[in-house]
Amino acid sequence: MSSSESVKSLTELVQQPCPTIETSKDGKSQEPSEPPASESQSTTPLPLSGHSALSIQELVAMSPELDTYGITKRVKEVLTDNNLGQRLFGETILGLTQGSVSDLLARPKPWHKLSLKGREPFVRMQLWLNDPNNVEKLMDMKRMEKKAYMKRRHSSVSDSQSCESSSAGIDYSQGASPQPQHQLKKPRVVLAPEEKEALKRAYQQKPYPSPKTIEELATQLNLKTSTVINWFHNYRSRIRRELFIEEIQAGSQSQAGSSDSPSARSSRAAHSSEGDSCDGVDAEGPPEGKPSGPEADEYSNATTKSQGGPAESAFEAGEEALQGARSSEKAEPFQAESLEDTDDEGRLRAPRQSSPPASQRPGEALETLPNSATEGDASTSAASTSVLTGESSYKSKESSEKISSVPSTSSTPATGSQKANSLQSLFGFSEAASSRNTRDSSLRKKKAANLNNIIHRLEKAASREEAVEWEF
DNA sequence: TCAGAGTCAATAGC
DNA sequence: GCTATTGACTCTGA
Repeated sequence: MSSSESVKSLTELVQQPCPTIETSKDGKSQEPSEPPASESQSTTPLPLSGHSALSIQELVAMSPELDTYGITKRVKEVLTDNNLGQRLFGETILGLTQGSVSDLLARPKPWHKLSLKGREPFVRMQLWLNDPNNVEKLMDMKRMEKKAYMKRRHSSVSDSQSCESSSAGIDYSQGASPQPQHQLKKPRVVLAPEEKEALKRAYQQKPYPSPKTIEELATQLNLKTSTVINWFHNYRSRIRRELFIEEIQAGSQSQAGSSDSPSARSSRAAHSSEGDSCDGVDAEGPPEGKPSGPEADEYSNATTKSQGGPAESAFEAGEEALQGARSSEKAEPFQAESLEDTDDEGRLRAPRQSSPPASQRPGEALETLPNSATEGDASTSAASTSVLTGESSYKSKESSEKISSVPSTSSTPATGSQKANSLQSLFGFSEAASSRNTRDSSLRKKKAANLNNIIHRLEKAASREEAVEWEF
């Protein structure tokens, strides 16, 4: 009961969009159109002051699996249909900036991949979508913003006109507050295409470069090491996201007709041949990690249809890297330390390397192999090859998480059936998929167990630097 | 300490 | 003016 109440209150809160802006309509103050500068930091635009903030967190924690792709799709439609901007929506409903909203809408991560914090915007979106009046309210706000803007504009024009006579006024106003900040601000680094290419090539060689490699890269490209580090972080993370979305899209296409419901997706994920295929989460991995087998097709679907974004090059990278690593070419200066260097810090161990972006833990990396491993020698050896070569067999964490994605749905703190029901009705969620997936997941667990064994041995071998013996 | 997740905010492109 | 991209940053967990 408490949950449904909190849900209600939340919904209500969401329904009365942004107090800040509402207040702004009265006092044509600066707030409405000034948000970017000052608002962004402390604002949680959504009327989440005090206890209500807790409510949404509770709600997020308790919420069943949401169809992030479906939600964003609908939000996009609504925004487009009503000519509402991402900025307004983001700042008033989600408490995010335009760029973040754009990113979220364009590349929603699957629910089970999201942290609690990451789920929050989706819960907000869902709540917002639940009440059609919210659209109207947002449109009202837009109108008011416009009015306020016009008012201010007029007033500022007249002000400046009056002040123009006294030039000092202008100078002071400019130098007043914004100036000092500008001086402190670092200019944004914009990497040249060649630099990006070089970094991508380096990434192909080593998605997790050692500090030494980073140094070299930075030197060669004349960049700061922090820039190189950031680039790798960002690239890995974005590659991953690209793959998430491709996975989802591929899934929804193959599910033709069936909605984008979470259940549909999670069942897809649970079906070994398909689900794991998506584990192509790792951009580069698949090419090596899954040379054959049913997933290959899907993987290729996902990869080949990449629209030339960073993911694409990463995919190509995977293939190249595989070949490149085998021939241990030294084309790139920074390739020199290639694989051995993986261990040079004692951090970048082979298993991780083998499943770069997606997998953090060695075990996870190989858990994804279940399919391939049980499907045939070729794939098994391919997997080990990828480990040996230190190349990215990207499929990894993704699949293992998918395996757990079903339980994870229910593993959310939401345990009380009443809560669950109310939430389900709130979110329009169906858990039918869960039961459907259990059989598959048990099979997969067996496979995973098998692989864990292999992984364990691999890790041992890795620690003893007996890579050569990694073939099983 | 490192990597991932999430986000901001500058900027490019339409 | 809007959206997409992306370098940088903060926070968190291992």
